[in-house]
Amino acid sequence: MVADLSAGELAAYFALRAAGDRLQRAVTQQLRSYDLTEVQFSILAQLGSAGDGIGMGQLARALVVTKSGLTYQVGQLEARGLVARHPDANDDRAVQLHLTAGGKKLLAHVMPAHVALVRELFIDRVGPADLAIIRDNLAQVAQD
Amino acid sequence: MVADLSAGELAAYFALRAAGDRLQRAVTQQLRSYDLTEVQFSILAQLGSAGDGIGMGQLARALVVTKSGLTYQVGQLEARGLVARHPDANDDRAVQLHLTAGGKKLLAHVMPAHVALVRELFIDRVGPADLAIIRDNLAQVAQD
DNA sequence: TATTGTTATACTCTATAACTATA
DNA sequence: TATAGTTATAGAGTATAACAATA
Repeated sequence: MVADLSAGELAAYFALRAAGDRLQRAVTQQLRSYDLTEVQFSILAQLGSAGDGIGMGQLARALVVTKSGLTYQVGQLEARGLVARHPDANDDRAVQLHLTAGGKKLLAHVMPAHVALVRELFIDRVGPADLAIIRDNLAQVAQD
Repeated sequence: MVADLSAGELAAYFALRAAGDRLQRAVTQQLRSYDLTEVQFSILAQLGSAGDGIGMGQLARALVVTKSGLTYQVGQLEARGLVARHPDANDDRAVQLHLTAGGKKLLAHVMPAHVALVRELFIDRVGPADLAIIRDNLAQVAQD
C-alpha cells in the first residue's frame, strides 16, 4: 500500500501529518480552557495584529470560511463582548470588526499561553539550523 | 503580538501550520470526489494495512475519536458496503472490522490518487536531503 | 466489576440559498 | 448589476451518558 512513495518519503509524510495533528490537538485543547475554538482564536488574532478594523468578507477570505460561517462565529464572540461591529465610514454596506477592551484582555492572556505551547511542542524540539530548513521547505508546500 | 517567538521561529510555525492546513484542505477536497471524509479514509486505510480485522475500540484509539463517533462512521461505510463487521472468535462482545471486496476496490482507486497528491504538494517540493531532516524533526514533534 | 460496542440525544459548526441594503 | 453582510435552514459530525451483553 502507498507503493509509490519510498519508505523515507512515506515516513516524512506521516511525520508531517502526525506533527500537524498533534500540534492542532494540543492547541484545540488549550483554547477550550478559554472557551475558544480555533476559528474564534484566529478571528481574535487577526484583529489583534490588524491596527484598525477588518471587513467581514476580507476576514472570511483570510480564514477560508464562508461569510455565513463567519457571521455565526463573530456573533458568538460579540455575544461574549469580545468583538464589536462598527460602521464603515466609506461604505454603508460594510462592517468594520474590532476587538473590544475585553477581547484585547482575553487575547493578552491567551496569546502567551499559545506561544509557550508552540515553543514547548515545536520550537524546542527542533534544532535552530533545522528550523530554517523546515521553514523554507514548508513555505514552498504552503504555496499555491 | 506573539512576542516570545523570534521572527524566524514565528515564520517556521506559520509555515508548519500553513503547510499542514494546505495539505489537509487538498486531501479533504480530493476525498470528497470519492464521497469520503478523512475519518472514513483513515478507517479504510487502517483496515487496508492491517492483515486481519480490527476491533472498534482499538480503531477508535488509533484515530483519536470516541467509540460512538466511530460507530457512526463505520455505520456509514457499512451502509455503502465498504466494510463489514464480523464476530470475534475470542470475545463475544467484540467485533472484527474488515474491508469488503468493494472496500478494497475503492481503496485501490483512492490510494494512488492520494499518493500522487502527496507527492505533488509535499515530496516534490522538498529536496531529498531536507526531507530526511523534516522527517526526523517532525517525528520528535509528534512524540508525546 | 470492568470492558466492548451501540443507542439516544443534544449540540456545534458549516454551507447553500435567499434576502436586504447599498455601490 | 454587483457587492457586503445577514438570515433561514438543513445536514454532517461529534461527544456524553445510559444501556446491553459479555469477560
